[in-house]
Amino acid sequence: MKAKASRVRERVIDAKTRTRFTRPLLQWYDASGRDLPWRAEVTPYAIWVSEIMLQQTQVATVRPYYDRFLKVFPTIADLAAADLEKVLKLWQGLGYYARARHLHRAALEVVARFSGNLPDTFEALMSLPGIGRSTAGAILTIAFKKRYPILDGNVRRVLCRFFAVSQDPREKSVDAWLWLCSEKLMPTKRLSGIYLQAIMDLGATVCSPKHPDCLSCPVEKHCEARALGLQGELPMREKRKKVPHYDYFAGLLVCGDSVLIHRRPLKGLLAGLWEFPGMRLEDALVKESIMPQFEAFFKNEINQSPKDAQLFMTIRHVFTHFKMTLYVFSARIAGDVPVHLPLKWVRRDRLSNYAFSTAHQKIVSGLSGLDDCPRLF
DNA sequence: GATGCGTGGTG
DNA sequence: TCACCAAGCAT
Repeated sequence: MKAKASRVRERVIDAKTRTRFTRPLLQWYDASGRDLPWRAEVTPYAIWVSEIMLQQTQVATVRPYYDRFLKVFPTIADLAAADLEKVLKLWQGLGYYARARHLHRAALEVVARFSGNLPDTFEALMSLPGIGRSTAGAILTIAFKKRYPILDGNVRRVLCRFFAVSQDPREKSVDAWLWLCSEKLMPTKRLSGIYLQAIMDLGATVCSPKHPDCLSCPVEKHCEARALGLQGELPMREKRKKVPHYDYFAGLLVCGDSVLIHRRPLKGLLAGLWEFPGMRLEDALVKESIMPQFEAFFKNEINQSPKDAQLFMTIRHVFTHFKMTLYVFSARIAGDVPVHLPLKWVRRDRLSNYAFSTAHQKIVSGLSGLDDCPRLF
């Protein structure tokens, strides 16, 4: 293991290697690169937004969110002036909501510290929440025409294959070498922005994780993984741990034409999003045990017993680190029950103004599909 | 340095 | 149904 590690560290990227890799890549991009909205002549702010949205998220998913976001917040000042709630609403369904929170906070900082202009130095960008080394590199290179490397999933995969790196790319020394490599392969400053887009496109469309399309690859001739037949195996990845499964319940509490919702705390999972109040079931082995917990929960929350509780829908949902089965019970509350934040009564036709997680959005959708349900309304 | 953080697509 | 994967960053 040590021998391999030192071999990678010693490996030097010279001008010849760069030519063999970079030139055909740029030619390929010229002919086969994707036409994406953030590749038109757009502002550094737009590049920034796209880079944040694209973190761990595929292009097809991002596109509609990107378009909407820039339409509503065309400038950093617009974003900074908005409520976090409105930003989260636009982010609803995209996932990793800390990105939205950080982006919003960063916009406020840019207004306060940089007169509303996105800074163009590595240190200043890195000091903003949500911007790490790769995102800073992408912004500096693509938006500000500088020459900073990135090392995202695409670049990592392409490099591990081209140089047949069999070690774990997350290992510190290997990671450091890959960063160096990423920088050395970059062309002149003038072409660097194009180059970054090219290598990311290659990773996304040709040098894909599972079944790379080597016959379409511009650098196949010199790809070491290809020569060894290892293109499908590299980069090395460790098996994902099996995630646990938990049961939850939520209450769809109805009073007149209003329903009760709850805002999640600003830290942790789905931070700041709205949901139908509920909790994890300690013991869901027996479905019959839900009702007592349901009653006790609302007795505690609003000091009131819901009436006519019955199963409204069952939702299965997968998060990064656990699976959830959510039992949603509808029930009626008689008379006015005052609540205070994070609980809130909201008219049914106003629910669309609130940002819900995807699981709970299914409840909202199920509700509007009902139209008039005499049992509930 | 390991872990937490969403969702949708795919085989 | 399930395992795996996708333009990382914060803590």
